Amino acid sequence: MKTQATSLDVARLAGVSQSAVSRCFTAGASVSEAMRDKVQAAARKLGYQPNAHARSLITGRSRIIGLVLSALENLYYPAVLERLAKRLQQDGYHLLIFIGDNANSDDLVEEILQYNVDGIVLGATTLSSALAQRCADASIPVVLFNRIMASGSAGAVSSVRSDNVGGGRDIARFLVSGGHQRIAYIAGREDSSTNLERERGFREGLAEQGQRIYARAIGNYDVAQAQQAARDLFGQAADRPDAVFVAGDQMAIAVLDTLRHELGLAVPQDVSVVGFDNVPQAAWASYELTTFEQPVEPMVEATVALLQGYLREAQTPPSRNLVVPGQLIIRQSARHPVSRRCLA
Amino acid sequence: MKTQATSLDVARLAGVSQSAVSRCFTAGASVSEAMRDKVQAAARKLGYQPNAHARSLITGRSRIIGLVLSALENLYYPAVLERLAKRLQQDGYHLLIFIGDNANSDDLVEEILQYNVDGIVLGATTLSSALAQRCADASIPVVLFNRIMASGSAGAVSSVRSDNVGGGRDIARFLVSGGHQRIAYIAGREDSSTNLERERGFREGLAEQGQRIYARAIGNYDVAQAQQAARDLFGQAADRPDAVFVAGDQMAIAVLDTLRHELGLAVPQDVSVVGFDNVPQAAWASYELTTFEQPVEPMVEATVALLQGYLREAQTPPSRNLVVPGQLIIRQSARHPVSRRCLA
DNA sequence: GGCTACATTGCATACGTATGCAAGAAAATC
DNA sequence: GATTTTCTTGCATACGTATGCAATGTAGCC
Repeated sequence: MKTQATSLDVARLAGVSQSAVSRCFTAGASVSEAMRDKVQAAARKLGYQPNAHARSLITGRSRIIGLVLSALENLYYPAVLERLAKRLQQDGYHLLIFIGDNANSDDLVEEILQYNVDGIVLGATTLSSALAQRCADASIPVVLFNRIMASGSAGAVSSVRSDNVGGGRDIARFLVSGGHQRIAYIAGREDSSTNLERERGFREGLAEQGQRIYARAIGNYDVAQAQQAARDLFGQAADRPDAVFVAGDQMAIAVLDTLRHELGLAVPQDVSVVGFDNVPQAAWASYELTTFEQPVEPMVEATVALLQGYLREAQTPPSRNLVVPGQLIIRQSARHPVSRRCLA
Repeated sequence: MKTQATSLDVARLAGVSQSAVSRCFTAGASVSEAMRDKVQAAARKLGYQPNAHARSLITGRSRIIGLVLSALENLYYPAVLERLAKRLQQDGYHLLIFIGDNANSDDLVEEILQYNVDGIVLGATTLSSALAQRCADASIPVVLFNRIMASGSAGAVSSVRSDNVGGGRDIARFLVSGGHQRIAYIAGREDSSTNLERERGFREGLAEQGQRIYARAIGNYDVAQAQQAARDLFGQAADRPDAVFVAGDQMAIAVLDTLRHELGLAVPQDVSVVGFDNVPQAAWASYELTTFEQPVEPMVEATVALLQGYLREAQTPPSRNLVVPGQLIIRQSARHPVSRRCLA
């Protein structure tokens, strides 16, 4: 069992100093052609790779970004994870994964700090302001993905989110212009910023058209609870809603299945269903779910831009809260507005 | 901008030596009660967390496991990622993510080696034997997840996979006993071990019942290609297959949608569809896909057990190839055997 | 009390790298 | 050709921690 070759081994083999070897593996260092060739030959022969931990120790940069996720069950996150990892990889960064329920997130961030990460992306949970301060002290940028800071944003906590308010409003307008009269809402987690914003926009959009939420139930972003909500709202034939906006696609798909296969309703003839997220499954032929898109690519780009901005600046830059615009993806799970229906 | 507190800062504040602080944060070290209290108080006051990189540098262990994935589009992997991360986290390990297409995997492993990982899980690709040797030299255990070594297994390369052969056989038996006469197969990637094994078991199962594959097309584990394969196989009414085994659930769902919504066929009345993986979506009411389960939990456990085994042993242990048993999950996308059909 | 055994602590060093500094070599300028 | 400038290289040190070793203190035992 030999151990990994070190820069000193390479130096000895090439007959140069250790610092020379180091310089050959550091971008922008001053090395002659001859030296570079000698060293690279020796390095190749020994299979040398610089030790990231030693490097991190001395540079203070780990080129690691911590990613906190609660559960990947939400179908929206695998795509985000993949894009983010791939994008960061291009710049030589990598993701270190932390899975947390919403309770232990503070402990997790403590753990993350051990790795001297260059940044933290929180996709799972919100952040206590005490810990936000800790991160700011250590100059570690934090980006909240699709959530915003609960209490006043201390420290360098930024956020990236989709246009939840605008999306809710667009959905309201779309449903009203489709001629719906009794529009229901199935909420996500009541305390989540996504749910609050989507519901707010939705209410605003309804109000501006002279309507209000006809019935409401809580799904907590959970499939089983969403199905129960569907039963509660649509279980009785009399005066049941003729449309429902479900706060997330995952729940919306479950609701759609429940309406069709359990309650025997036709979608969109009997009832229109609209979701939020535009997960890949929303496009599947069995669902054709009309939904508001949270564009993965731009949100990932925004996240990386925020992180990079922090990495460049020496000073702690101001925290920024970016809102990425999305658009309504009109498919077949909701009745189209009258003008369009003629074409369909 | 203060920097993170170090063990020396804690030592000074507590009026003890740096080694004492280190011992307080090392499990199994000899420390008195009084010392521990003093140090912990000081550490808490400074918000001290031991630096994982410095620790790794000296112990030779990073408590990081490298995970290589190609694309998370395969719906089976998010669950694996989550389980694996959560399970390793319990033992103080964390996952570092590498996304690779199947071409650059060797480069990626080189990158991984920089982090001095304690293990590598390859969920994306196979491994060149040269690199396997590299890993063995560095005593880094490699576990291939759901794939096996292409060329002779040099070094400490183990693998965990589901019972692909047995699954293929069970599916063949199930379809034959359901009275199907013209059974088709839609393959995954032709060179993947999963596809080879599943097809082999499937052929064996058919053969033992006196049948053979009636028609065959290639889906390459790709949704669009699987849909095209479905069109090719089922486009003409005359003598079209009455059942199809699709080598993966992701493709199977796409095929099912194509059959129903594009070709106007009824499933399972006109044609039975069986998949492989048991992804969460297979259970959705719109699909009710009969499929062979690759049990996530046991496969993750096996993976962790292999890694742990390596971590414990000083010697490089022999490489092992584990096969985790699964079972046929019978739902409604395929006609049931006659004896059961009466009950249905 | 004298001895041994054991627990606790500090000192010093090592892990593998990057980088400031000075020295030397090479090139450029006059 | 002399001098200045630029480029290249090696030396030495620092990053933050774990751990062998020796030294000290404490308890146990007769």
